[in-house]
Amino acid sequence: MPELPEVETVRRGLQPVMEGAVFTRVETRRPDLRFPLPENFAGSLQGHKVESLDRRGKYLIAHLSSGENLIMHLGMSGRFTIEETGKSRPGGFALAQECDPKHDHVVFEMAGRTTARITYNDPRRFGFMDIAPPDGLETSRHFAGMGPEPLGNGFSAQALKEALTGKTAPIKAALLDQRVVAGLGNIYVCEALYRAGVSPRRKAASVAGKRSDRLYGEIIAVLREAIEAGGSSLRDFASTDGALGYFQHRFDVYDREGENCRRCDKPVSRIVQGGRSTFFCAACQR
DNA sequence: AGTGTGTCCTGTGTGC
DNA sequence: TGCACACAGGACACAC
Repeated sequence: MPELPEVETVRRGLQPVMEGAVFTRVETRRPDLRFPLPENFAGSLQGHKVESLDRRGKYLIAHLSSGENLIMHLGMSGRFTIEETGKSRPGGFALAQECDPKHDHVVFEMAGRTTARITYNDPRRFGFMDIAPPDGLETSRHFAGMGPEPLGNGFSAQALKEALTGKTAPIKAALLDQRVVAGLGNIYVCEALYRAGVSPRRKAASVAGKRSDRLYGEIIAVLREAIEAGGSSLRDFASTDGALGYFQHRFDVYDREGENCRRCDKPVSRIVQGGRSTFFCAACQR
């Protein structure tokens, strides 16, 4: 579930307690998530400061004062919960988290302007964490070959067109490919294709000219809108459950099989592509 | 090289 | 009520 907008929302939630703060204690409650945690994971973090917390695609990256980089991926069920331990009463993002200690896998205790306990919870354990050496980010297996940030300078209608050239795979599969563009997942690919009026079954290379221009615009737009929605949900976290990772969002086609298309009123279809559900309107996506 | 499929993992929902 | 099973899906390994 966490795609670029959700990960960006999580980043913005963690930033105030992580940036400028030092890892005072790191607890790993199991040796692995999706992959084994790196050797000396806790030791690589403890005593070091987070200089900045960035995002690349669906990854969070904490740049450490040691020069190393903490890489975090939420998989599909990963969440962070923040408790501001320095306050007598919970505030900020602190919260009545729904208690699920069974899946609390990693705990960061941070000391900065305030002290906080950040807990990583991940029932399905599809998430993972890794440490990349100084100057080893771009060449790490996670980022080598990754496509441009959709909301960054490297992505444009022209760049999209070039990435799709020659591809015989369906446009749906091409957009899920992180080498084409970073950060899109099943939900936002479905939504962007719907908004652009492009059939998910169309061969990627056939999405050219006006179609790819429109698709480019809708990818950007749907991500921006979702980030904005995440931002507003962040402001409500103090009064809700405090878990960073998900927010309510209204989708046009995703998970709306059989419901009416908001454009033409025909029922939304679901097909399976590459083992994944694709939701779309067969009437208005061509 | 590009494309497609299976795997990981476990909570949730559905049908018998 | 209880059980079996499909499903969710990001990244990756592997086959063709």
